[in-house]
Amino acid sequence: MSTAQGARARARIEVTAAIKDEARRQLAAEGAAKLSLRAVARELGMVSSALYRYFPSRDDLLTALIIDAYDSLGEEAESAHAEVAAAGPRERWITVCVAARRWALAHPHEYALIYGSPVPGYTAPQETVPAASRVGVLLIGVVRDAYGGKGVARTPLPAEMKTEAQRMSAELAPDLPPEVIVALVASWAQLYGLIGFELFGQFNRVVEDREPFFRHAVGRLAHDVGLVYPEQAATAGGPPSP
Amino acid sequence: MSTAQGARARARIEVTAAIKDEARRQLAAEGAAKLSLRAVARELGMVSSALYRYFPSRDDLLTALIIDAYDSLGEEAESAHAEVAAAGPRERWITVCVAARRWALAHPHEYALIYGSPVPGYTAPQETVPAASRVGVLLIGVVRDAYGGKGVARTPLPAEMKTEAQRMSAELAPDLPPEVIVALVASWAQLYGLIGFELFGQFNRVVEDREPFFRHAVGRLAHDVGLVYPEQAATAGGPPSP
DNA sequence: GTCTATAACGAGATAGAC
DNA sequence: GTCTATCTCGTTATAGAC
Repeated sequence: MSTAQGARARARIEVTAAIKDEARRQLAAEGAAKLSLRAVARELGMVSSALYRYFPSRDDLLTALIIDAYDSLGEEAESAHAEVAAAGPRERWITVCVAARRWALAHPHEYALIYGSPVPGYTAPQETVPAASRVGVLLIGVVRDAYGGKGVARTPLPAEMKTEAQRMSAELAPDLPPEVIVALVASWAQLYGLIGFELFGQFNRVVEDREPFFRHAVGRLAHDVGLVYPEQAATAGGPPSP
Repeated sequence: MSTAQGARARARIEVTAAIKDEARRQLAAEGAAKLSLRAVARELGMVSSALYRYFPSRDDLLTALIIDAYDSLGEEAESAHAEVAAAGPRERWITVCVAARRWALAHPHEYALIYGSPVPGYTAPQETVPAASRVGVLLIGVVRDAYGGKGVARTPLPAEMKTEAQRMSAELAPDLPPEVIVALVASWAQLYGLIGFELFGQFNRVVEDREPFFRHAVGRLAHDVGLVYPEQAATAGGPPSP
């Protein structure tokens, strides 16, 4: 009886994976807006109503794809980071950013799903938040370690940002000073600005040799969040140099 | 006969505008991927074949909407800039960025059309380039003026970026040093990272008081491209402060 | 209980004959 | 330019196999 349940569970996992794989294929071909349960079922040789045993609605399938995409990106970033865990914070920061770009270039349609235009009529549920946070958490960790090791340069905040900065700090990383959290969140958004512009064609005929450009840009972001070169930690605030 | 032709031309302009208005409405409701000439025609009480007198294909209608969106954004940024044309480069930079954000918040679906995920099966023709360049040209102008006025802090480039930086400089602004152009292009992409994250919901539950956050972040971008406060122009490279 | 299949709904798109 | 017959879609109800 336990073997029967095991087989059943295994089959269920396999079918679920097949549905998501086919859905991802359609995502690439037609975009998230045109993702259709019926087309997925047809391609798999199933009948559309059978899909409802696996995903209660089209939106639930979309949510699963979104969480998978965030997790796939998060894993890529985390394993890249693990390989340089012993390095300095600036190198770790750049490694995480480069891994995020690499993942995005390898999975452009899934990138568009999570960081591109919202899908009309769909709003992501709270379940997506943990997976969506993984890269951000990683970057916070890098800065936290640097801050413990005094490698962080603090830059002052304008008066009208003080309360919001304190709220953000309390919410995201109470052990880090507000001005660092503000720079971190801005850099986080700016990182995806760089990736999105490359992926969505805005850099066509503008930036040709993209990898060094990207590395240099995220190196400047590292500087913005206070990750300076070791020898500059004392005289923090100076421009980065190779 | 010239009056008849005038009336004809006027009617054509009006119908063209009505088609684009209706198409924009559908853009907001269903997204660019599902934009359908038939649906636009139905809503206007026309027959679908009549639309082809105004737009030879769905892609041409999309192109027109994209150019309109870029132009609308460009106009907003340019007129905002004109009002502070006499101010310092840092204030002019921030004004342009704030205007871009204001336009994006007022026209989220058109923003998604031009800076969001690519529309499956559509590739933008070269005609869109001039309109798409307007904000970038504006930002280059601000930095150019500052550079002439010595308000620009130069930061060194890594060796592997030198040739690409020189190519970009020659292409975009031969009168500006390569390291400034690189910082400018990166900041340009990062600006839309900030706007996109706010617009597409990535800042939900992360950044609440967004305007001061945005102003502060683009102030840091200004600093990245070398637009420091007048009194700091000599000791360039220091952190920005209000 | 778990799954798949049939059939149907209401809504919308589409192709072609007229 | 109009009409109609035939597609698509998400979703549900129901029945039967395992």
